[in-house]
Amino acid sequence: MDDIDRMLIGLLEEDATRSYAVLGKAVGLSSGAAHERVRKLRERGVIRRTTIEVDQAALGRAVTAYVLVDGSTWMGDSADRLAAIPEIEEAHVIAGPASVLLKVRMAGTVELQDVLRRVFGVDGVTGTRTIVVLETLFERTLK
Amino acid sequence: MDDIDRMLIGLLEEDATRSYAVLGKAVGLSSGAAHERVRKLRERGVIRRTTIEVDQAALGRAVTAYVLVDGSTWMGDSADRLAAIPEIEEAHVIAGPASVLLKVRMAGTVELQDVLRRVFGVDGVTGTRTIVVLETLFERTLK
DNA sequence: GGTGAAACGCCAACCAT
DNA sequence: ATGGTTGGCGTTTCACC
Repeated sequence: MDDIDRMLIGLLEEDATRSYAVLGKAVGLSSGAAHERVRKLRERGVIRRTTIEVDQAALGRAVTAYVLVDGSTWMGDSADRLAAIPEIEEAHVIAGPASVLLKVRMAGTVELQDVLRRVFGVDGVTGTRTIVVLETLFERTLK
Repeated sequence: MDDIDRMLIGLLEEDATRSYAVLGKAVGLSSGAAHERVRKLRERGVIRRTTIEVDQAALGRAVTAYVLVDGSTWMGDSADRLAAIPEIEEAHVIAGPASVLLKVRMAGTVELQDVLRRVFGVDGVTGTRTIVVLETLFERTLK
């Protein structure tokens, strides 16, 4: 993992359709060498996969919210139950004012209410506090 | 935006390296037609870009935290000042117990302290409450 | 909008340096 | 790690439907 690897990752985060010829030129290597480095980054799991970034609002998910979940038991074991709720995009065990923090996305506030109902249905959940996002200033990939 | 478009988006989220021939076969279209649909989805901004998913821990960002920021003024105007802090991955204006919610990632708790210092340096910031992530149960793309 | 085929360009694999 | 070469596949475009 040197600076060239980091440059390659940055370039691919910006645009994963770039050819190895272009990548190589950008970092001062041949296309073959660039290709080999990227292959190893994938192999080692540093690059997990190549994917697309989708405008969620265009898909009808206009509302984003964060939900602080309080639990009476260790909630780490409830990961599967939470994962079964499709509107949950992220779930983290946290240190602080709750047990788990969820990021959820759905069409509107009516659907948000329904998501909260399902979260309450997970074993051990004793309460939730919801933070509704009014405007996303930015969501980006780190350099 | 019909079901075929949604299927194409789902397939590309899973693996954006799939060929148009494969995509077409999966949704029951020719490769040319699949190509045309994806081109239009990009043109309309539904697909923002194709990118890679990176293991942040492998890049030395082992600690994730959420920071609730209190402000004395309308913080939406501070987006540029916040964006200048590279460790901030997301920034949202929220309804609830603070003005802004940040998602931050960095090497360790020492660096977290330094990020908080810089957040305090942004005009209008009167306080912060930090939620440290102990374990990420999942971070995924929505179906 | 979709089809099918043809032309082009890029990737992947090789090897000698 | 380079640079040249080759084969094969995917992308892109086109006339046609």
